[in-house]
Amino acid sequence: MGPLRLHNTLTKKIEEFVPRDSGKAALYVCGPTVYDSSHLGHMRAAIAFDVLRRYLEWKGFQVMHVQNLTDVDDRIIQRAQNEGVPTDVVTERYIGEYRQALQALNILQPHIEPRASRHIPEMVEMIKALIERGYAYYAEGDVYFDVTKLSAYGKLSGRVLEELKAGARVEPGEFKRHPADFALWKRAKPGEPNWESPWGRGRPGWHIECSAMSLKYLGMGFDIHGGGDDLIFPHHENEIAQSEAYTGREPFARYWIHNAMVMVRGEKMSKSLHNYFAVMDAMRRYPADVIRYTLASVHYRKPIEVDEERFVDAARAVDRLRGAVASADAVIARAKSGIGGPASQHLAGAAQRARETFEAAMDDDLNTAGALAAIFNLVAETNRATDEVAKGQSDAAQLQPGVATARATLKELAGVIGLVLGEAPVDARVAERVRDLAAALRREAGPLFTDHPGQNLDELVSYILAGRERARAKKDFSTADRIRGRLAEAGIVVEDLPTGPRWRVAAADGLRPPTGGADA
RNA sequence: GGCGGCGUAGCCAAGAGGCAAGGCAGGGGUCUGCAAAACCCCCAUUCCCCGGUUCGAAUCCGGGCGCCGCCUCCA
Repeated sequence: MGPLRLHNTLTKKIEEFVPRDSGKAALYVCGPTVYDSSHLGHMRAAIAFDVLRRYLEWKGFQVMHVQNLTDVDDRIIQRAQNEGVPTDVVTERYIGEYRQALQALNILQPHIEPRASRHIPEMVEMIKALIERGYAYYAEGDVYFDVTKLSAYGKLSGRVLEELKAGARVEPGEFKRHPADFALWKRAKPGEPNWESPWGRGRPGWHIECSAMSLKYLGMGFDIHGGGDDLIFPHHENEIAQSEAYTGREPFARYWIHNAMVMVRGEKMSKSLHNYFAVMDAMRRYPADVIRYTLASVHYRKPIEVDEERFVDAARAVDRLRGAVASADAVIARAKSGIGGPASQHLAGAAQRARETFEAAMDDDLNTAGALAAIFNLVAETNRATDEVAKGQSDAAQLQPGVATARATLKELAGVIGLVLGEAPVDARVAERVRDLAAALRREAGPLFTDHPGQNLDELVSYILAGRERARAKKDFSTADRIRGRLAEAGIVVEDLPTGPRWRVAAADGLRPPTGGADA
């Protein structure tokens, strides 16, 4: 297969990915400032780079993934002061939430998650060197980077210093020589966290942390630097300026990858616009696969509009994916051993084609939409095969090897996108509703339900279904249909197959949540 | 105003010179006690508009129109 090609913001072109060290990929991603709960926008970034990482690994690269956590920041200080607690109470809380969200969404943990507050000495060293080399200057307890000293300033974002001069604003209390100069070090204000430095007590500016930490863990000229496209200017521009001035070399990073924003009703999702979907809110309503599918269904460099309908569509699509895996499982369970045959070979061939199409799409700047199409084509092939077995037109044993291959390929390729395609994780409320339903049915329809229902969801549903089968055996279809309807209300979908009833937790339908979506 | 991007069926979305992937929704059929799922068939002569280049354009060029992001903290 061909090489991976990625869009590089630095050149605005799609380029072949050639790492600094053959076979390895050093990846640095800008993480969140932990001053508040994360929203879907943060997850889009995390997921975009999780897919990149998984794909690099799938292609055989040995990936070193570093993602920072910004825990020194004005908004954190402000929040802590509002709550009357130390800043680390605030940062610990939101770091915890963030990690929990990542884990829930099946996002691989970065190998290193450096925090700004723990890398002050590294930043101080860098700032000292920048002053010595004439790229930074001291003013009234602050230290600023002098953008006029670097002819290449603006190369990432396409900014021109002259134009920046007009637009940039200087806050009162700042002592910049040029409006586009940015703070490397800020003198301490009363009541703020601060550290000792050659310039007096203070704290680092925002941009310097990513330079210091990426250089520390990945070294100059590392492979990929990523983040949201709203970070291109000024954050990433400034990182480049500092790092290249500091080392006297370029490039700081070889490829700059930026994900586009999540939109709500035509506007960027953000805290300040109050139009965000809190991650935990979305997670309560939709399984991780559904959220990941939604975000993967659009190319990472294109803004994605999210609304309720979109998640519902995604939930149905995920159900189709899961259904194919379940049908394959049924065939595999039925055939003790596979003897194979032409149909089996045909399916195995389809799996191979899907793999190739998938890879070609992903190689093309991570075209996840195209990659999903390849997966769905294999789903259709798999369903055709399992459908024949279900209808008795084909022998399970003769299809078994191909079905097993297709199933494994489905899981593997979907796994690169981060989709699990397992049983939907059980919402606690679903289990609760099913338990209530079992109890209610026992009361209402005694003869059908005599023994004790079990405890876990599996046992409870089996118990209800067994009672329903007794009704069906007596041709009491109105009772059977009523039970099926009530299970659906509880979030369980029942399908009567020739081999008996099959059930699954609904991915979306029947799970209309009480909480609202966007709060705007 | 400067920089960047987007506009493809009812909705979502790939495709970037060779004749429109995929998902959701919809219509018809098979299967089913009924449903659901699955399967089969149908669903864009056309890709915001107008010119141009070409044997050939959704794809390239020119000009419009509409929308979005960044230029301030932001994933």
